[in-house]
Amino acid sequence: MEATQAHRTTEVESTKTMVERVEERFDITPERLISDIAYGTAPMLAWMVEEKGIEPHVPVWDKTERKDGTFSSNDFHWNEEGEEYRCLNGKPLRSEWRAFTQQRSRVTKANTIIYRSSQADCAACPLKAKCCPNTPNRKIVRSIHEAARDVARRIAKTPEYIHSRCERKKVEMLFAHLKRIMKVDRLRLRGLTGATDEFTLAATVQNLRRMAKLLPQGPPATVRAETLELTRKPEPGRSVKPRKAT
DNA sequence: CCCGACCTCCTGCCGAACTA
DNA sequence: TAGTTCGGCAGGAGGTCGGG
Repeated sequence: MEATQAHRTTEVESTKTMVERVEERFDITPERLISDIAYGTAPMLAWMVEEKGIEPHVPVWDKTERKDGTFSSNDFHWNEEGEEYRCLNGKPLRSEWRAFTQQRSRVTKANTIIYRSSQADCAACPLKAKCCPNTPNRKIVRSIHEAARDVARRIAKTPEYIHSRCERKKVEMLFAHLKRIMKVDRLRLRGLTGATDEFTLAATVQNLRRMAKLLPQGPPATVRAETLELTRKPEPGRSVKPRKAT
């Protein structure tokens, strides 16, 4: 468990901390990681797939689908060997149309590579109105982590992914239980260290509770009754009578 | 429950850079 | 010098999350 500020990017980053800490302390690396779409960003997926070899059972943060009836970038075919897209009319979208005298990396500040069709190809194309009605040519911005996004897209179509979604619910229920039943919806201790301490204690209690459930038999009834009275707060103005455990 | 803040991805625009 | 490509950026879409 890792406490962070209520800030999404920080929360997502803390996953790396937790995975690496477990790796370091127990020499265990997860085979797959199940989470919501907040973790489906390109850099996070790249970290899972390329750096850690973890299967991302995560929905991809993807907005390639167009709603105005024009072709989405999914309609373009990616040619890995040629490092180019091909449009539905068979024309290429390249990142390098010119041989620059000074070599360029082609990677933008946003860690993307821009692929464009030729203006001349588009001008003569019968599909232009369905492809790039508002611009002289078509542009596709491809993340440098697109390969990792493709891995997540492939996994999202498998039955294993559906199974993972169900398993995720079980984990989420523990947090829901912490918040609702154990009333850990607000922290008493201030600061990140306070939050860490409070959560560690809450998680310990929750684990002990689950361990107790796994015991074949509960402790003797008399002990349980005494424990009950020790932990019970007397109501004001009422005497507490010992109660028999059932 | 609704609203605003914040985040990522994507599109379209525009000036800079480059070539013929 | 004109035409084309390149890269950055603003802003929209759509999602999550916290606070009132």
